Amino acid sequence: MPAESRTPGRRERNKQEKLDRITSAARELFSEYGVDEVTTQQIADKADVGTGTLFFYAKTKAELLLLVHNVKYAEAIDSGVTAAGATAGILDAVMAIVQPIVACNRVQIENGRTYLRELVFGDPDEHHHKVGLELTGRVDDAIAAILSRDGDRNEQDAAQLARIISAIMFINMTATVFMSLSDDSVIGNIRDQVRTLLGAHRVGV
Amino acid sequence: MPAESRTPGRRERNKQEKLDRITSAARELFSEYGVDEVTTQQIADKADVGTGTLFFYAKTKAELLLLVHNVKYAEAIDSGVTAAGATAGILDAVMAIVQPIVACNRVQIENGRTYLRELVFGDPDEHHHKVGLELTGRVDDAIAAILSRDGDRNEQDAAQLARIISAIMFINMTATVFMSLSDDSVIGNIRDQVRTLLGAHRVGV
DNA sequence: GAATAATTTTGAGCGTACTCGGTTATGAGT
DNA sequence: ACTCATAACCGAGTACGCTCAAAATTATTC
Repeated sequence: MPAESRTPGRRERNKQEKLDRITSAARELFSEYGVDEVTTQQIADKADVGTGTLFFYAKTKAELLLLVHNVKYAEAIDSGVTAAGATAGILDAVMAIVQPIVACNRVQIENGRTYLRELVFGDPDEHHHKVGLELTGRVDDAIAAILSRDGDRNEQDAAQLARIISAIMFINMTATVFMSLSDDSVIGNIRDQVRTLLGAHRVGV
Repeated sequence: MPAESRTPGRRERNKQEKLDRITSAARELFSEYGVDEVTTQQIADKADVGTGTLFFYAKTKAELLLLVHNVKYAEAIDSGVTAAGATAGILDAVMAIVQPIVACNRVQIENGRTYLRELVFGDPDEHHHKVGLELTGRVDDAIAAILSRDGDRNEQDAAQLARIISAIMFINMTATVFMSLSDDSVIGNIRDQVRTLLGAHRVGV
């Protein structure tokens, strides 16, 4: 059958299809019940595979969350980068990046916190973990680019300030103290801290 | 027996003695093998109590680590605060606080990381968790006090900058990327970031 | 197309943190 | 002294993430 030249074989297709089922099952269960309330057994059942198969596709439950959440996170970053490009002020542009990320991570607070926890404390050798770290790298780069709009600032400082802003975001999205706050309050807190960081207070504002 | 007026009863004493045994057992096992390599059963055995009893005194394994590590952390903070008091420059004084904390948390890197993880993601209603959060509060206050030495800086900014410095410390002590670094490298990284932070809006350095 | 190799699938089983119902020790009331 | 309520203690049992050795499926070779 040379007509179907680009069929990568049944095995490959089955594998992809199975991964899709697992991904969907995990996404739906996680977003409906929260990662802690879902067992790997439930995911396996919903995906209609054995538990062994589940862990053949994702080495840990955490990897499953990363796999699912990375997609949403990437979308949030893209929309933020786009918005930042159309924003004049440096602080406002930074916040244009921050805002969708915070929103994304707080759609389901428990999942968002767990995602960030795994990103920092999980095994960096796992595939989806690496992908997640690349995403945070993109955020750092995007923020550094914005800060570099200020001609007085050298690139090295911009990169370092970007990392600091990421740290500020992380703490404000994870610390239990902030769990009961509204999204707007969290964003407000981050904005205040970034403003202080950038030294806006000296000029006036 | 009115002579021993302040004896709080056998029950109280037994309880205290048992808690001591548990604390010692946990401390020794954790520091020798690392928190992940020690089972709660081993701790119970070494303390010579049943597992049920163990969890009567500490609600989770994480609480056990907090219980043990809070003591060391408190010592590190005290020594840092003392050293900072005798240090002239603001950056140097801040680093005098940072240095012993980093050292303490990296005596056994796995335990230090887990400690910080639980501090951020654990149940804030548990007793030892609260104690731990108070300690980080003390660090923030101490740093804020140092920053306030600069007469130009108002207290609100000092407090906020202190929180940012804590965030910088946290990331540098927890992120997997930094696990393979030496203590000095980590401290150097933190110093660079704090310098950038404090100098972000200034012209020179 | 048979034989062989490679990959994928599976669920019973394991280790471990933690629970729970029953038991025992302690001290207050009389 | 005796009773009784309460606090402390215990370990068998549970839940759940994850492993592993064997089985099933797919690819490859001759």
